[in-house]
Amino acid sequence: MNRTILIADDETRMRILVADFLEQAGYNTIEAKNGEEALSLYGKHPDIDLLILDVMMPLMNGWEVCHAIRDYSKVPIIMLTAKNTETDELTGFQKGADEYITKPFSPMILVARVNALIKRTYMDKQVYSKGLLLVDYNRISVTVDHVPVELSQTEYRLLTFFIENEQQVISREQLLNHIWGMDYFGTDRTVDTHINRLRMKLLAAGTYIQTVRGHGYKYEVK
Amino acid sequence: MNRTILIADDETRMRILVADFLEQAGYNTIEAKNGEEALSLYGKHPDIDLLILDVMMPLMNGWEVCHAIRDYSKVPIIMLTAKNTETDELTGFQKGADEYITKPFSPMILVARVNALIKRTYMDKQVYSKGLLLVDYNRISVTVDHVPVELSQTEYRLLTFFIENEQQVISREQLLNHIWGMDYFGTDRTVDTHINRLRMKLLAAGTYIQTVRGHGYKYEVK
DNA sequence: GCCTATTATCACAGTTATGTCACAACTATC
DNA sequence: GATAGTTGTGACATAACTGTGATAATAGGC
Repeated sequence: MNRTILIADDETRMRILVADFLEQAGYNTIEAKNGEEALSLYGKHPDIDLLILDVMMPLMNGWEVCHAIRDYSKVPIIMLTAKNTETDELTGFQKGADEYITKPFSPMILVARVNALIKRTYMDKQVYSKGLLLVDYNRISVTVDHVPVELSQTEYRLLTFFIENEQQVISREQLLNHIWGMDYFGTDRTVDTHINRLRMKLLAAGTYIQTVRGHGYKYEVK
Repeated sequence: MNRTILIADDETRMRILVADFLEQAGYNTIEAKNGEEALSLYGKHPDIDLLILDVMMPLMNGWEVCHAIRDYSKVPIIMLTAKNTETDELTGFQKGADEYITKPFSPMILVARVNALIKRTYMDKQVYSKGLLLVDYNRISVTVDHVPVELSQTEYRLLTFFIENEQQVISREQLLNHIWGMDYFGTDRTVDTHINRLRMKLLAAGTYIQTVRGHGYKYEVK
């Protein structure tokens, strides 16, 4: 799938240069010649995957555009800043961008940064999030209410199995089969203990794993 | 950010002259009065951004210093050579420098060349910095909390591979494949040992490499 | 409210994964 | 070919995880 990138710069030559390189790298591009146009275009094309904003632009400068978009979107933004020393100290307002590239820059660098940022943003999004719970399958990490939680392998597999079967009642036997293996002969107590440990570690989200008396357990976010 | 330049020349007058001009141009300078001192100073100050080496120096001549530094660093080097015709043909040994300036030269020329070289080198500067850790891909150097850290090749490759895959869990098998090669059959203990050595050398930043029990390791700056 | 079946909790010992160390083999350099 | 640095490996230590039975707590039926 080709990603689409909005390039906002008032210098036509620069815009075309950047657009050319990005298109050669396989991206679709949309150009804006001032801040207002950039904002308006992004509003009309919510499928834009990344924005490159020059700081110095008429009507609205890059920071203002960045700020306005950040109010409602987490789309990745790269700022093109002047090379002077002021860029070192970012004021409170001058935040919210994902990358900063100082002019002058080589087009190769720009493309490399864009590639990296796109990858970071879109490729690695295997994340489950519901209620207080967040599971990142790439990092094999779990957080509850933004607090990292360390799970053992069995606990992690239990949790992900529950998530895959949200709202379904799962018997201890099913769990023994899926988590421990078909040929494993564990006791119900084994399951109980691991469920217990998992609930403990999940803190407030522990209540998501409910006991269904006589049948097993059920994962449900209330 | 001000760049730092090391000037190595045995003639005090020349050293001061060059240093003055460079400082007026906004650089920090460090002076060495012979080759050995130059090499030692560069070792102690891995933040030096460019070296100017006179060829004719006591203890170690400029080429020897250049050669020694090139073994482990890609830092830009300007050689000051005598004006005789021999300099036209560079022998195999007389390589590795980025610029050659023949004496006598005008200070203006020197500053211009320095500016150009600095720009050329660091415009595409590839530096990774996060938390206590700083990796300079150009120099192939690593510092932790501003303290230079010496890594072996395997350790360096491990670290950079982790950085490229920040926050991702990487299995021992993946590491063996990427760092040691597809057809390599190492044991898990090999990986563990190198991870261990890397963590040790990274001092406080060693905790950035986390063990994910049952899966491998993960690089993450907390 | 009592009884019983079911589930929760706990401590402990067995198991497994990882950390650490020493050493010999290897490499590059002089 | 001597030297210092690097590397891979196995042995062992350490830490983390796991399963189990004993016991406590609980829910639901009566």
